[in-house]
Amino acid sequence: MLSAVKMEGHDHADWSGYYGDAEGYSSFGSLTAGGLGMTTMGGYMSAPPGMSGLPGGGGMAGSPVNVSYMNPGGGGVSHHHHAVPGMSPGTGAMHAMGAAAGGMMSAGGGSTSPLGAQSASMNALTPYGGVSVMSPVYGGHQANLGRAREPPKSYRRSYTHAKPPYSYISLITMALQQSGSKMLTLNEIYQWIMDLFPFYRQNQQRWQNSIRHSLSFNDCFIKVPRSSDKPGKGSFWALHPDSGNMFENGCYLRRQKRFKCEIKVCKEPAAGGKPSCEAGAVASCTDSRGAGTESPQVHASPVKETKRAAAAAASESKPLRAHEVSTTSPARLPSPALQTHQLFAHHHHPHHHPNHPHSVLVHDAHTAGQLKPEHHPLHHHYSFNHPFSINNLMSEQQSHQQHRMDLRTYDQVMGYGYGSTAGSGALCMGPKASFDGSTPADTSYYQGVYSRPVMNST
DNA sequence: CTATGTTTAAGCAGGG
DNA sequence: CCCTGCTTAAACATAG
Repeated sequence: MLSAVKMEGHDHADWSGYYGDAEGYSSFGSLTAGGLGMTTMGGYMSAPPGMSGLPGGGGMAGSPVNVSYMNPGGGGVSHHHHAVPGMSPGTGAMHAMGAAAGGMMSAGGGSTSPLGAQSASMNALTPYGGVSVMSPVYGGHQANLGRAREPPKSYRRSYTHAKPPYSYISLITMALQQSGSKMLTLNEIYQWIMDLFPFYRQNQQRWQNSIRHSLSFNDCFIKVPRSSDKPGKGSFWALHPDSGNMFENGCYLRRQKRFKCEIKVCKEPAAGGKPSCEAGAVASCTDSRGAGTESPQVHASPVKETKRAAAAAASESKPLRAHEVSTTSPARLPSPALQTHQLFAHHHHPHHHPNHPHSVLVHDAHTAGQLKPEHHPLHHHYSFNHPFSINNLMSEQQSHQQHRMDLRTYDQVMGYGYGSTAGSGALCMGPKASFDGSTPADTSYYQGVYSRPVMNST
């Protein structure tokens, strides 16, 4: 069915319409444009709008989102109660923006200091910030439909129904990145996603299966065993330290290349001692596309061994069982800092030209080692920020988290993305959503939602 | 049992 | 056309 995300550009018109009516969502008004907005767009704009031409309407520049969605108190607030400490709704105030201003703060937190991450970083306190706490959003309009599907067909479904333009991997990554501890349990990941994207309040079985699959299947995610103190069901999931900026382009639509790690860490005993493990275990992580990068130093961190080892090739090798990281304590996360910045910080590298692929690596010296410099052949222009960049989300989100007030959900955030018809959408994607109408089956599911990042090259 | 995790496999789309 | 990334579906396996 639907394949990945893809949405080709198109009629924004339609979308605009949606918005118009959108029930409610309309409020994009204020927003924080500042930081992110700019950021984001900045680079992007340049991009040729191949797509549909963006109308300029709204102004991308700043328009963002905002919204006030929250209903404090009320009702719907947390449906889930997981551990989050949530605060109570209402609190706040709105300062949310501050953060934005900083512009990526995001990174900030994490990057700053590793540990800091936890402590310092923004509030991060909980493993998952408190996002969940609020999720009012959806409440309003769609909420009722709590159920999923219904035949909406109509357009007016707001974007809420629209599938977010992020791949599951992106979503997971975002969730992980934004969490204070940089690691989350499966369930927390689910919650984060649902809180932020109403779309995922539907058909949970379906997408959650996909999430699980993504976690297990992709080497970029590692399982961190729960320390004893926290009882609970599954383990924590974190980003592989070397996964680097998988979405360096800032666009979480599709990774340039997949992070693959060959190493097999044979955890100690190598349970069963599978031949596959090489003692030395050098970790070479590569991306699929091109050359692999070997990481010289893998942090001590135990990398998960290759999940599907040779998958295609050698069929016989059986998977070792040791996936988990030997982490001892969660405390030691896989360098949070590292990833963090990689992801968030958009390196400022001015986009390297496609021609110079290598240029980049240099920039990030720090990360240099591990990141994979590769540079995708593909990414032509996209550079760092993207409308869909998590930065946008994150920023906003974080801010909210911090303040825990209104979290803006995807809609909101995206508001400018899509919504604005204007522009932003155009930048990265063209909205097309077919949501709905088309799918007989489910509803809002629209197949593709994303558009490609600016690449219109083709 | 259910929540988690792993895997395999099919199909689609983007891109070279 | 082929390779790669992603999404789904599903069968299993395991842990709480």
